[in-house]
Amino acid sequence: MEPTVTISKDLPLGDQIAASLGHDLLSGRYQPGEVLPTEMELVERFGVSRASVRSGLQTLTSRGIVERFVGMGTVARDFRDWNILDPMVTGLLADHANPHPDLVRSIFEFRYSAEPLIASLAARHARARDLVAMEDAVEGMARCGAMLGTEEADFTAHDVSFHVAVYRGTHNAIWTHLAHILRPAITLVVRRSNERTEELREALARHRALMEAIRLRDPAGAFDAALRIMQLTAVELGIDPLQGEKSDVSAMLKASFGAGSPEEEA
Amino acid sequence: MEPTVTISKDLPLGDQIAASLGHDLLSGRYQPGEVLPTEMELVERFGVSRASVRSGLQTLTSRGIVERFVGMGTVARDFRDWNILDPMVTGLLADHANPHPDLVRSIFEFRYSAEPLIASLAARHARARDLVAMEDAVEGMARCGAMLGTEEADFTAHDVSFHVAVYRGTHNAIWTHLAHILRPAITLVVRRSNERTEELREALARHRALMEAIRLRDPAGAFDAALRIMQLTAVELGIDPLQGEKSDVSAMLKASFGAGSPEEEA
DNA sequence: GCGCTTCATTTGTCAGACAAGCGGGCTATA
DNA sequence: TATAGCCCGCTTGTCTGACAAATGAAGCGC
Repeated sequence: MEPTVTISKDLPLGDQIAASLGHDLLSGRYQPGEVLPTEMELVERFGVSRASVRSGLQTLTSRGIVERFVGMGTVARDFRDWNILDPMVTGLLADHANPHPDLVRSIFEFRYSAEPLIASLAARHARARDLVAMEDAVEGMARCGAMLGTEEADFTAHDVSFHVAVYRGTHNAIWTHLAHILRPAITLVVRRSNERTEELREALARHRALMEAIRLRDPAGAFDAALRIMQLTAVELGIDPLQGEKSDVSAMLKASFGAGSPEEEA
Repeated sequence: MEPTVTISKDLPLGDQIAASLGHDLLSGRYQPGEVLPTEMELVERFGVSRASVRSGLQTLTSRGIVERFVGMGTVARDFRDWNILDPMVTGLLADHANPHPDLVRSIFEFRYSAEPLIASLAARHARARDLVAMEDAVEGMARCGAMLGTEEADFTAHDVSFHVAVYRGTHNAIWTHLAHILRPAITLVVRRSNERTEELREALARHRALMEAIRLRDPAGAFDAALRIMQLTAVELGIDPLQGEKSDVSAMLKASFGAGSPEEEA
């Protein structure tokens, strides 16, 4: 019996098998709690050895996607148990054609609540190199926006790079790793919000404003600018922002984080 | 040649090998960039088969701890590349006797900046079950505190459970998974801050205050209470809180998130 | 000195086998 | 007939041996 699933030759076999099975799980081919095919059945399906199949299954196990029991087989775990903060998992979700709407909303709500805070932290701790990364990203967005928008994917890539640069600007290991982990997830949200070209100029302007606030070491202004970006994203996604968040938040950081102006340091 | 490292029999061999090598890496036995022993050398050291050794090395690879190249061997990656937001990695760090001070500080700074925000989100979205979890944790802390503090580890466990319950109270998938991922890391910080029994009563009181604010759906009060907890932790850790954060933050959330009192909903 | 070949080394993959644990069916017995 | 115990197949965990592919260093001729 020949393999019924095509497998490339130059990529690690275990990773391809993990990706294929992960896609099947997202598509509903196997329901949570259901028993997946045995190792030997997968050996026949993919036409590889049992060692490679086990490698792929170990990858899925370490991500909390499946659970394995001696004598019982491999069972699919509930989506809530998936290690959603793993780049491979978020990449899987980003590649999938129909990501769960709940997931997109969860990611957006997290970013909506966290990124203003992250921006204010970046305004306090960002160094020159971080500003370079942000500037490169914004210029890339501008270039793609000027090219009549045929390269929408490139605009998204620069958009994501900008947000990652802000995360890194906090100079905190946790926030920085979170950016690395969330990169595919952020791409998922940004891509869906950059489908209309009318708002691209507005998005570009708001990103510039955030960069400028970070450059001027203005935490309150950065908080406000990041919130405006997320509000624009909310409109493009068709999501209501959390209620009660409309009023001016710029005053809040001025009160809590001290004066955001540069002369604070003097 | 007999194995030179003792390996238990009832736990997965790959996990034990990964833990042992991870400990060696943390201890400085192998420096970042250095080439680790070959698979066959590890087979002799641990007295297991090459399949088990490869399983352990794949675990380390998937966590960004090592990198493997055909023909070159296995090289230790820089600590910055470690997937620090993985429970196995944070558990490794928590078990290690001398965790890097930079790491403890990074985790604390993250919590100091994020947990007030998380607390305010929990005040908006927590449901009755989340309050039950918090109440159980606080009562557990009180029980252990009353027992003349012989069971310090239990107090820490309840303390960690409380913070995890707050994360879960946001009812957001990202924050919730972050709690699961950070649990060992939070334990690392909490354990070091609960070494003196004098402040335990004060810590208990501040945790009660946070729980009460969440119960009353008071985001601003929750933000403030969480900040007070982290400030107490800072004192116990001997870390200066971030400068410029001393003034009243309670007003800030009132301005940004709307009135925190329950009648807002009406 | 420089480029090429050759070879040992190391990881990736394959194949076959046995051990350990689980569940279902069978049988003997009360 | 109901139930306890045993047997057997199935599945994953581990072991053993082998070959393929890629890398780096040594040796070689020019």
